[in-house]
Amino acid sequence: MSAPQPVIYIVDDDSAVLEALNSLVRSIGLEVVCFSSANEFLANVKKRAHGCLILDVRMPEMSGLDVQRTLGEIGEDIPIIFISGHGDIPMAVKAIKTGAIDFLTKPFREEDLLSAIRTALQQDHQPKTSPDSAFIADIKARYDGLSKREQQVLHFVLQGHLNKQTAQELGITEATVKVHRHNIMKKMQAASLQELVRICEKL
Amino acid sequence: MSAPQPVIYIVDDDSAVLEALNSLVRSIGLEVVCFSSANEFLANVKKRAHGCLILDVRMPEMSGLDVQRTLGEIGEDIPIIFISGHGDIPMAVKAIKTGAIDFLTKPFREEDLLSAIRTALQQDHQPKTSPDSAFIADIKARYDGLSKREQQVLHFVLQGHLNKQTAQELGITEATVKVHRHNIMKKMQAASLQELVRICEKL
DNA sequence: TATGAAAATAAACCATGGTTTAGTTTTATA
DNA sequence: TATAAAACTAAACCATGGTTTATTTTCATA
Repeated sequence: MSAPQPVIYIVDDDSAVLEALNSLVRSIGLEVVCFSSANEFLANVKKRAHGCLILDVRMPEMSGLDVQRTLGEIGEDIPIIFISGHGDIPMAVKAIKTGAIDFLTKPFREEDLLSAIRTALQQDHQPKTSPDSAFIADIKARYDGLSKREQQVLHFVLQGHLNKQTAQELGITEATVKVHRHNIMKKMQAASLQELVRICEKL
Repeated sequence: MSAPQPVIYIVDDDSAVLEALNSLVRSIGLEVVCFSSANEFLANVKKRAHGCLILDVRMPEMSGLDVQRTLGEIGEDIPIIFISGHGDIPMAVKAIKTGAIDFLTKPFREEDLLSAIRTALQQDHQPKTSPDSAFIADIKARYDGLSKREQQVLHFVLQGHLNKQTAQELGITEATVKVHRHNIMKKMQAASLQELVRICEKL
């Protein structure tokens, strides 16, 4: 299977600038999709490809920073490169602190934009490093499926207590602890004590 | 034992500004140490207290960004708040991307500076959350202290294999595996199998 | 209240792991 | 090469954990 072709999304209300950026990015062989308004882009972002977003700061209706905030709210963490004609320092600081890749002021050197794009594309490769949340939720569900007594026993087991000790501390016999432990293994879907420890480390 | 009192270091070549910042920060009850040049500060940074640095961007000899770079090179990660009278956007972007807490332009609202200081002090508390590197190195040293055979056995143990299985796969008797396992526990300084698994998770 | 399901308890028996002791092989070094 | 230290191997014995079966208790609900 081949690597997905990255797409550079460009949003600017000035059609001349839009076309210029389009040409520049295409000239280095990257696929480009243009939008002349923020809303137009936001309506399509859900089905976006791997890539990054080049965003004008000052636009009617919705500013670039607004777009950035909106994307954050819907959990869309596409890397953003801001382009600004009239931006000020607080604006740039805010954009970067919020996670933008770069904040370029017009006129900028072509090399600066291309460098920012390279950085952005690298960053958008990362998300695959933490696909855990669903898995974690599953583990928690298993834990919640344990009875109170089983949860207590599990805590002692994880701390390395012997069944004998656990029994004494809970005021029950060792035999009972063994059964609880057996049920814990089944409910937590652990094939070995080693696996049980690793599973529970994620809680 | 009491929490260490944070110290706000201020570096600005303009004595009027320096004094004004000094008064402002002291007014909220924080300890301040002033420097009128970058070199003066750098000469004393090694023995710094918990706190943060308020740094003028434009100074003779060495700019604020130069100071930031120098601090990075010597591994000193004190949080930095930049104050700028004549800064431009690329400068601010670079400062923030390099890790500065904020980049304020004169004149700024007092509240903005105080807010930045709060953030900075919080960040300088953090280093204690990942004191791991030394610990990790220690773990690795323990692992390296295992003999080849012991490392092999350990891998099987971590995978949850029974001693019986491990013995067969290594072509030795179960009794021998048990002894290796015993030595592994000693060398890895694990009091229980549970602890062993957790220790090795960090490798 | 009657009742069935789930939880908690326990004992007997079996399997597995841990500890001790000891012999052999390998490796580094005087 | 001779020698000591470390690694590897093994067996016997003991302790611990796991599995099965069964009884009692708790709890929701018909």
